[in-house]
Amino acid sequence: MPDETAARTTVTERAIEKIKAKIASGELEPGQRLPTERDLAAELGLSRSSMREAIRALTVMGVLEARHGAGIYVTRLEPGDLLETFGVVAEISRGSTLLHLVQVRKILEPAAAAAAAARIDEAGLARLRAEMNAMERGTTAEEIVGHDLEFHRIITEAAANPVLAAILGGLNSRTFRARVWRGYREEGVFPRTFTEHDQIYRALAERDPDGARVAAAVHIGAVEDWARRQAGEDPSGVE
Amino acid sequence: MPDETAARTTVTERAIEKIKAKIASGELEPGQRLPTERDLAAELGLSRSSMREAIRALTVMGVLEARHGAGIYVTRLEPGDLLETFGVVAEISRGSTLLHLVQVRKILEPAAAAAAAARIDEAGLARLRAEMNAMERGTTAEEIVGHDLEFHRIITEAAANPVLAAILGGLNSRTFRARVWRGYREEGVFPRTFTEHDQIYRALAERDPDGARVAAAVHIGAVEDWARRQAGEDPSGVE
DNA sequence: ATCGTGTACTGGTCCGACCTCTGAGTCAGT
DNA sequence: ACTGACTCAGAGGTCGGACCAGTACACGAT
Repeated sequence: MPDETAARTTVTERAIEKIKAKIASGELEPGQRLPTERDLAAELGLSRSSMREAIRALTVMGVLEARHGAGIYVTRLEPGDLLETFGVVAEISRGSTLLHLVQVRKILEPAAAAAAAARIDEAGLARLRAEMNAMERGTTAEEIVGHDLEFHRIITEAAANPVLAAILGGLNSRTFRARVWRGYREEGVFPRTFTEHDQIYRALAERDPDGARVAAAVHIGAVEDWARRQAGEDPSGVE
Repeated sequence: MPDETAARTTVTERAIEKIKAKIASGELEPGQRLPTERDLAAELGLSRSSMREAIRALTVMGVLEARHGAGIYVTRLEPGDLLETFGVVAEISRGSTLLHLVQVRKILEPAAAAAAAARIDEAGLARLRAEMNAMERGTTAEEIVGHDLEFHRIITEAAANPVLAAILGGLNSRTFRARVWRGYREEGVFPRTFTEHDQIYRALAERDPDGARVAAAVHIGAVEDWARRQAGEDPSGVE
């Protein structure tokens, strides 16, 4: 029984781990170019087909980037690149998981707003005002949602934490898209949303972290209620 | 120029989107079995090689599961499955991103502790005590870290939010593993950690959400200081 | 009815061919 | 000497087929 060290995994999985290890150890640095698929396959001792699967896996993870005709490169490895798949989770999830996603957002968004209150500059505040105005003047649901998303994106950006921004970006796209599906104008959601945005903005303008935290929590709380209704029943009994 | 609708993407990427769409729309449900690779390739009009790359991508995302000889299945689509890649982000990240990861954990862990305080039962508290004792008696760094991880895992589990648990799970593995590398016993980290765990436990036992929140924040704050030193310099200037 | 066993089928791996795209070097024209 | 279009080697992208390695079910011996 030769070479029992090789765990009971596929050659592709082993290749993925090896490349990841090279990046984690610093042997491969952000932006660096890798050998060609053919050379990598030879180096790791597998076929080009299997090597391509490994590369594809690392590509969707946001670790590698393949440029047709040019070569394979390590991405910048910034949170925005690596957490792109987080949006997929939000897109596919439904039922009680949808509620859990919103609950996580209810934790993160107030914290982001509080951090933003201490950091946002006049230019950022001006952009927030512009989005609020554009949102109020918007006609189609898609347009309104777009400005809504941008409003929150500016705040998370001002929080100066790319990881936080990437996670919230993933959570928001799904939440707001779902809102579109159910019809944005139901139950007078829009006017209330505008009021809530205004309250968040005022707290940010006054450099009031706690005020921003509370305002954001109220805002997400409304979405949470909706998600709770979506989930159907008692959200306590999970799993 | 026929069929200009096909965006400038690879056939594999299109296949990934199609499968994802089938799942998002409910056409494919959790646990369901998919057609064979060969049938899928024929159905979507591409070669088996490219189809396999698409399946591999969805596999690493935790959406699909391939069983050798048995077929391809949709996973349960639970947060734990889908957010497995989150740990990869933590493993690969370094420098300022490491600090940002800890800062996100500093937001989520106190919230999880507060939620756990309202929900944890006597059995859960007993398990926490067991982990604390085992950790105190531990000898090797790996052993101690293992019980440390389990301590936090029990709390996040008690918070009854799988999404929250999955994210914190990813954040923790990297943080604590890094601690091992740098030597666990430096600067008397271990005794202080034990004290902090004890404070968290007391708050949970007393069903005191705010107390648990504060105790957890203090605990992570210590880790944050370490990460800040790792990052080297002023964490304000990001991106 | 039970237990092996065989066999059809599935994913895993490999190979080799060809296509399309990129990028750098070439070379004619200015 | 400079600029530009052109050429072409090499990169990733796609394909088809062959074979290996597991699984699961049906079949036949007990």
